[in-house]
Amino acid sequence: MKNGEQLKYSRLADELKKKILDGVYRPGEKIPSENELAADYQISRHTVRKALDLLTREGYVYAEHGRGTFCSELAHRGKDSRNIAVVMTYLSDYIFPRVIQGIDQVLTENGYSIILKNTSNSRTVEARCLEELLQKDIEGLIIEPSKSDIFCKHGTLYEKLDQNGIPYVFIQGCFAQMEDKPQVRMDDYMGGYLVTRHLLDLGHQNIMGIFKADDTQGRERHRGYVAALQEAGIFYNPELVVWFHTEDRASKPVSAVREIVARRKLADGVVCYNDLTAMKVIKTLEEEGLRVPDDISVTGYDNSFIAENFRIKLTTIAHPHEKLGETAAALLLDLIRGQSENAVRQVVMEPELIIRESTRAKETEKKLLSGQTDEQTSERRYEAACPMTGWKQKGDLC
Amino acid sequence: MKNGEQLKYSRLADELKKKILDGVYRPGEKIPSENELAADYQISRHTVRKALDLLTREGYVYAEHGRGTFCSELAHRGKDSRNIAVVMTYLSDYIFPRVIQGIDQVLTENGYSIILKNTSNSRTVEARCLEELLQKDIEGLIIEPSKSDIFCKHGTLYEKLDQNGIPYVFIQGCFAQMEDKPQVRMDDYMGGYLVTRHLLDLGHQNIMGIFKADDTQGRERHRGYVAALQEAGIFYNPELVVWFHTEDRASKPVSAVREIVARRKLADGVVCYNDLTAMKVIKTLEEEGLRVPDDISVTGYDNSFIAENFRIKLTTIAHPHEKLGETAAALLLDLIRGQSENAVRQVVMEPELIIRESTRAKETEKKLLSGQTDEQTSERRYEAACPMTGWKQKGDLC
DNA sequence: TTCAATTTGTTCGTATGTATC
DNA sequence: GGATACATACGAACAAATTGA
Repeated sequence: MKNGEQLKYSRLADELKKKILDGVYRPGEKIPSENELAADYQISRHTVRKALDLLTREGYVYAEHGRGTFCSELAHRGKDSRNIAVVMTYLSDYIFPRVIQGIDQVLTENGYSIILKNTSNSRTVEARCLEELLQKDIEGLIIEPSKSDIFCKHGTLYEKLDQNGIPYVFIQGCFAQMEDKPQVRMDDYMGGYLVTRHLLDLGHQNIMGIFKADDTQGRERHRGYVAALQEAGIFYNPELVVWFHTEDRASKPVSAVREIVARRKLADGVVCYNDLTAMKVIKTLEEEGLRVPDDISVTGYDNSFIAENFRIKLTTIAHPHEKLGETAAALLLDLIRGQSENAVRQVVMEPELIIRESTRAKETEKKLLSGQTDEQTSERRYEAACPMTGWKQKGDLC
Repeated sequence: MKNGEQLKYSRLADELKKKILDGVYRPGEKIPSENELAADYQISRHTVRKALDLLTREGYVYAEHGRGTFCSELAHRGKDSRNIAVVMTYLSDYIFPRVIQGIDQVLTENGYSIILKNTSNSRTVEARCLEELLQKDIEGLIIEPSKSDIFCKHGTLYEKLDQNGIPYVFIQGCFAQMEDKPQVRMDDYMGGYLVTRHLLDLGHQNIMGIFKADDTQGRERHRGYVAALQEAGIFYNPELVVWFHTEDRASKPVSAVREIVARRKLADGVVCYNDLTAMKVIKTLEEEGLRVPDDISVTGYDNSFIAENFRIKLTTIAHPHEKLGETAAALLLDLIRGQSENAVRQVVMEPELIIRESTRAKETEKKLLSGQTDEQTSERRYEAACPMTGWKQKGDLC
């Protein structure tokens, strides 16, 4: 080329792109016709077409036969993959399938598809997933952070998402330094309060707490546990509180329960991190010769399949399951469509106490509670409220 | 266009594409130069270039300045999206999460991602999914057909997949007219045989069968049930066989059991389509005053969470769960990499009988079976074999 | 190393078809 | 119907890269 710098068509393409990005041509507006551009830039119409071809493929403009060439809407610019990435800690365990189900339902209704990733709750894998997804054509991201209580080292990856204009929504929990980002989660503080308060109301005084140390949920549920004890004027006994991690989640709760039973600690109730933990705890207690709920009450959390179908049906906290996924998907769609300027960006879902068979009033209290038989099989639900936060009450408990 | 059919450049593009797919031009081979093509097809070089531009963008060819235009390697052809579509009937129910987990594990290891779709077991939704996926950039497809026993009307969609060179693998079942396509499934015939044979070995003679009518699994399990009865020389009693459909899956098994109990039919065993059905059947039987397994034995199928954790642990058939997904994913990767010419294209996984608490020998038989206590809680596993197919035997049953 | 032939890449000019207003 | 604008097509020329004599 005589022109030392650049080819004519790509020079034109660059100039037009710049004008579009600078707002000289507004989205939806008609840009000059091929012949006009050819005259303006003193090049052939064929060359103009080649430049416009580039811009069309890159999504900056679109042509309509007989009408003209138009500047694309911001939304269409670049991506129209209609793919949303969903990054979860686990796929098959427990409650996640139903959350994914909820996400899928809303996204499918809106013509989007899910690209599914799982991190096995590993920070390293999560980073690798995000890098991989940045290479792909995604319009948004729903992510359940792994080990959400540990400091997030890969904030740069989220910055890249921001730079690329890819909105994201956290579910379940979120990194401390991302607290202002869009997210959907349960009020785990309230949930922890509710189960503990329930045990207190049944007359229990020495309540064990078993929590997961490396995520927000565990910390929040523990806070609720503490608040309920404080409210009841009961001394917080660190010896009755067990913290476990992802790595020792299989062994720690079991060994801790055994130890406490062996030491003849006077526990008459156990608040568990979730239903899975509760099931393990109950099995362990029974192996140690204790009966649930006769000798000791145990609560779960999440109202998972286990809670309803385990031999001893679990008193637990209802997890929104599908609803959580649906809400997160709807929020993300709002963000994608740019309707989030003044809309809600954070949703906290209210927990609900479900009373089943794993908890029972202490013998000394039974006389006081009238009208309740031990043989109740039908479950009872309460949306109770914590007086400390001033929520309105539903149900007759609390 | 005067030419009623097609534009010249897209006609040339199609012809070249066909020659490439037919192997006239081998991967890496040089195709005729632009001038040669222009002369051959009696069109201008410009038009040839437009056609080649299309093929380049679709990944069929690549040009090298001064050297020529070359046929792409198979691997590079078209896609490098690294996306695999996974179409399931249900996402959150039952065993599917674990199958997806297995698929995800293998695909992630190989740098692929899952695009997840669910059909709610509806044929219409399945067609819509496939159309949507054809628009996207997918390198392969794993699909669990919905209502697999009903004739497949949308074979054209699968033809399109073939045309685009997108390989697909069926899991669980497959349409009758697609029997020669790559697939991974359980030997449901053998599974049905094993549970029925188990009940017969326990001394049961009047065995109900409850099967799903609108999928391959149900039909095959029924065939196994029939084979076991025949082998034992027992008359096939149609009154003891119940067929239900997706639509009435919640009500039909329950009402059928009630009816049979009400008519005082002499059933002493029930072969159920799956664990979920078995759980419902057991609950219904107990409501009707029968004890399981004392009065009547019930078998499940799939070895799902229910089987292990229901109040009465279910005798069932082990479902490969993750393994099924892993196998399907591995097969699909082979197909994508073109290593399937002489490799296995169909995998049938062997079922395994797991004996738990929902089946027990009839009183009259108990004396004959020595060394077995009624109180056994530890489960026993058998890979039994059907003499009719000549499989080798494992375990001590059969 | 040079040079000519081949091949793709860029650009211009022109003509015609067809959709929109 | 006429003007405008994009879509298809042909012909020609030159530039730049590669290859092999």
